[in-house]
Amino acid sequence: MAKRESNVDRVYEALRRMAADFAFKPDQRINESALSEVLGASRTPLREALNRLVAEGFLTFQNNRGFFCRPLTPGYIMDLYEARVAVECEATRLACTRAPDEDIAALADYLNRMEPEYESATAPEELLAMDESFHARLAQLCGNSELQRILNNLNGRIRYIRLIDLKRMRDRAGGKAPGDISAHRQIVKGIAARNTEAAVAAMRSHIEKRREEATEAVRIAFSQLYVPDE
Amino acid sequence: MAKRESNVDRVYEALRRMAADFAFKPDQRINESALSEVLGASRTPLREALNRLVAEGFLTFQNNRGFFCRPLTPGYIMDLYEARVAVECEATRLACTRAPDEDIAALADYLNRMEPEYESATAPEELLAMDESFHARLAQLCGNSELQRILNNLNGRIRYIRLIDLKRMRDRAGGKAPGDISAHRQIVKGIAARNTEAAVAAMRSHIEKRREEATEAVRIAFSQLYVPDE
DNA sequence: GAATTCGAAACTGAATACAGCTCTCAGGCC
DNA sequence: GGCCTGAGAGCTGTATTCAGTTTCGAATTC
Repeated sequence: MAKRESNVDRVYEALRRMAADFAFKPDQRINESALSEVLGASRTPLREALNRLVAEGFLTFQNNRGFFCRPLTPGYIMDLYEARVAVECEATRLACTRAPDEDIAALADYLNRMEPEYESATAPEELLAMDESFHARLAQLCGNSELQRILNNLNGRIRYIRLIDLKRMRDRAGGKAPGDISAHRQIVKGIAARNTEAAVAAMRSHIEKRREEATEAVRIAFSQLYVPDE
Repeated sequence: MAKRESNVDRVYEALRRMAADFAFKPDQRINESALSEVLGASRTPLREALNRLVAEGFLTFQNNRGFFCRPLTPGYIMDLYEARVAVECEATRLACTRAPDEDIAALADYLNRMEPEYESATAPEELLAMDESFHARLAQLCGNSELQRILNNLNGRIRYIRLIDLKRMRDRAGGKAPGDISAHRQIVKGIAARNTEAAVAAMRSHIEKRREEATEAVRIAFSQLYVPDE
């Protein structure tokens, strides 16, 4: 019955994606029976996966009332962006201090190789994937798996809003989403020069620029989530 | 059957405490049936609680092999301390920027009121509780609930080692554990003066001072955990 | 004596069953 | 009309059950 890849893991992955994409509307109550049918598993593994997601902040839980989607408010999103600043700036600082030269060079290389894709990509999903990938690699540089873990969690919860933000930028710029590759370059440059203050400042301003748009992005998110269709 | 206070919550709290105190030895496999009897609940709610703790990093999980206690290594503890630096320094920075004067004053007040207790306390457990309480209050000042959440999680996982560190300091100082109250005062002073750089620097050095002893503390932890009996 | 294989015991994985709580809505009351 | 009430349906909480996997030791072989 139990296979190599557990049912809970499969259910968990599916649910994490659904929660990240707000397939459940903010504050929506989650019906376990219905969901277990959709996912093709019984309530027992489903509830185990739901409990993990509660611990990760994707869902909330009320006794005898069950699981709910996390709320979506500007304040919540701002908090997530600020937490990202905390984690990524410290990761940058640590990378400046102790990342091996060759790993830094590899990251710079990665940026160079990705540039064509970055410049040609139009789909916000692609851009976001590349952006997240860069930030994840940078976090790897610092060699601290806790910071990586926290960042991964924050990114999952903020992804939906970042996607909206990218779409918004694309629409404003007239069909072309602006890659942040120059900002990324500046950060890597700072790290390569072991110039901690410069690298951290670049990272901070890079993230905070997006944070300022959180309120507007949440407004758009709501209109997308609750407009009847399309 | 289901009461006001759920069984899962009760089991979860008990397990969190056990995991924090390394009632399970590092890497030890956890027997669900035995544990469910000890805790007076069936395996279903137990597993739900265990899953939460996996998501929080207190335990690990392997398919078809069950739950294990998290490992305990110097590197892991250093990572936790570094993550604390990230979170608490940013919390300090935000507090400097936007905490209301009266809240800062309240924290300073709290420090004054606690001073006698701080000076007279000898039990490391008490000292640690007061120290954690101060840091939690400071994190509240920044008004970011994500940073508070992350800090709470990190503190839970690092507590055991911090306790050992305090005991070690007490033993060295000859029966009296040194309160860090002066360091705390300096941080609050920086915040009250809205001197961001000073406050953050004070916080950073306050935490990093402890981090440097992590390796030694882990060594002691191991000897305590594996010595036959006291 | 060491390595290997096989089988039983112990354990985990997941479905099911049912008890108890919550929510809804019809009906009665003010 | 608005508000309370209570029964019923639906949902959650948890124990139990059994299938499938891992583990461990004894018997066997080299």
